[in-house]
Amino acid sequence: MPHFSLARSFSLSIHTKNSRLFTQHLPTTATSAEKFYTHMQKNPNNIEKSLSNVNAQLDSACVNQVLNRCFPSQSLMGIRFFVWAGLQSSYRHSSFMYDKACELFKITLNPSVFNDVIEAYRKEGCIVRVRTMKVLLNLCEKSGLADEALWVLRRMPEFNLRADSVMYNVVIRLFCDKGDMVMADNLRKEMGLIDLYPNMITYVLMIKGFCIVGRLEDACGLLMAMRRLGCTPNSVVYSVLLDGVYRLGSTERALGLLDEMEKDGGGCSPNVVTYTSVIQVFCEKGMMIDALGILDRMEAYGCAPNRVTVSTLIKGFCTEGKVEEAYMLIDKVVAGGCVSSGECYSSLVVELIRIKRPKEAEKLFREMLANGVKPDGLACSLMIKELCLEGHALDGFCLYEEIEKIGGLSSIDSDIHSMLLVRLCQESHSVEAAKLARFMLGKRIRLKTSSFDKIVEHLKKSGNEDLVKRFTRIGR
DNA sequence: GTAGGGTTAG
Repeated sequence: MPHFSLARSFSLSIHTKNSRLFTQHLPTTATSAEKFYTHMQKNPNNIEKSLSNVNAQLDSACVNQVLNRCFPSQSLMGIRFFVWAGLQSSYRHSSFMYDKACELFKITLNPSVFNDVIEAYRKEGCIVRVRTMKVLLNLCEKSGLADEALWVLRRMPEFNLRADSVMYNVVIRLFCDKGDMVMADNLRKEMGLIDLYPNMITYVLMIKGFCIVGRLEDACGLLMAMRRLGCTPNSVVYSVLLDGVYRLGSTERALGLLDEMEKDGGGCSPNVVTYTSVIQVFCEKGMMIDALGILDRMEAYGCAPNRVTVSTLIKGFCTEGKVEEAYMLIDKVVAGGCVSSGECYSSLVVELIRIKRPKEAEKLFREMLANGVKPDGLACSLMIKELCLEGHALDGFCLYEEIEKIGGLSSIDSDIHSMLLVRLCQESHSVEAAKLARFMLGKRIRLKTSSFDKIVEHLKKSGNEDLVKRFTRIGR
């Protein structure tokens, strides 16, 4: 039957792909993933009940492999495995794994999976714990599904489970992000009714949400309400409110709030984030004098600016085309000793590229290298990328070698390496391409999948078959 | 839970 053979060859191709990965890089996890998968195939009913009897090591590579085996024909089983894995004491899903699961099973496009999973638990009489629901809720959160998250919360009583405030906060955050402050506020009120008091995190989320939708009075009202309820607002709460008040255009009121915070001197004194967000608002409005005023003000208050503060100001000056003033600012800040010249000039390089002044960026970048000032990873990456895009891959490679000399290569990722290598190939700089390829192999930096074929073709043509073999060996 | 330069990997 054509249909059958198609399905078979499809599942076979997934199998082969994974097996290749296993044998090349992850020989031990391959066995684990195989064990879990085979076990689920043999025990399709209430898989959770016996999965813990499988004698296999659980880690992220293994979970990833099992998910890939289950996709696409056994997605429900895959998600159930994912949830089960998240409950094991020996293992915890990283945020990356949640992303992986959401992406693989296309949860945003199939939000009904939550219903399917919970229905399956109910029908098969599975043991469902609060943690089970938390894993499902985290999947909703990663996929940005507010309604489904609320739905998961609502199904808990059926299993005699009670949500905690962390779970409520997850759902509240989703509704705040959606701009549905009516639902968010209802949930906050509901917490109080079931003896789950909203905490500092709840208030931060709510106040931020109210500010974003322009409901300033409600945001301020919450500040009063939390005080009344004995939850004393801290610097974070104040900073969020201050930022919102500012963004909504009430400059005077915002500065009044900042005054209040400074005078309080207690748990809600302004910190570097508070001041930086005020500076950011001034910068966005092109009010650079006022932004600098806040910098002086924070220093007078004894709060040291950091990398973010300075890069915000540099960005502001560059956007206004006032590059000279950015240099003056850097001189001042570096003399103050809180932020290194490497960090400051790196920010300037990044901003010069952003405002399309790549020549100045390159000049500054070269000066940094000549003076032993180490550019950060972003500055290096963007500088090399910019040169590649301009068709100056050879210059990019020279810079690359300079960066290596001062030990700054560790923060350049494989994408930039692949891009530089592709461009060197395209511009026919075979000697440099081979040199970069050898360097990458030495550091076990893989080629990006999308550039693999192009690079391999060029390396073959230029007589570097040995390099091709080595790249093939370390995989894509 | 607040500012946050670009993308991606586990």
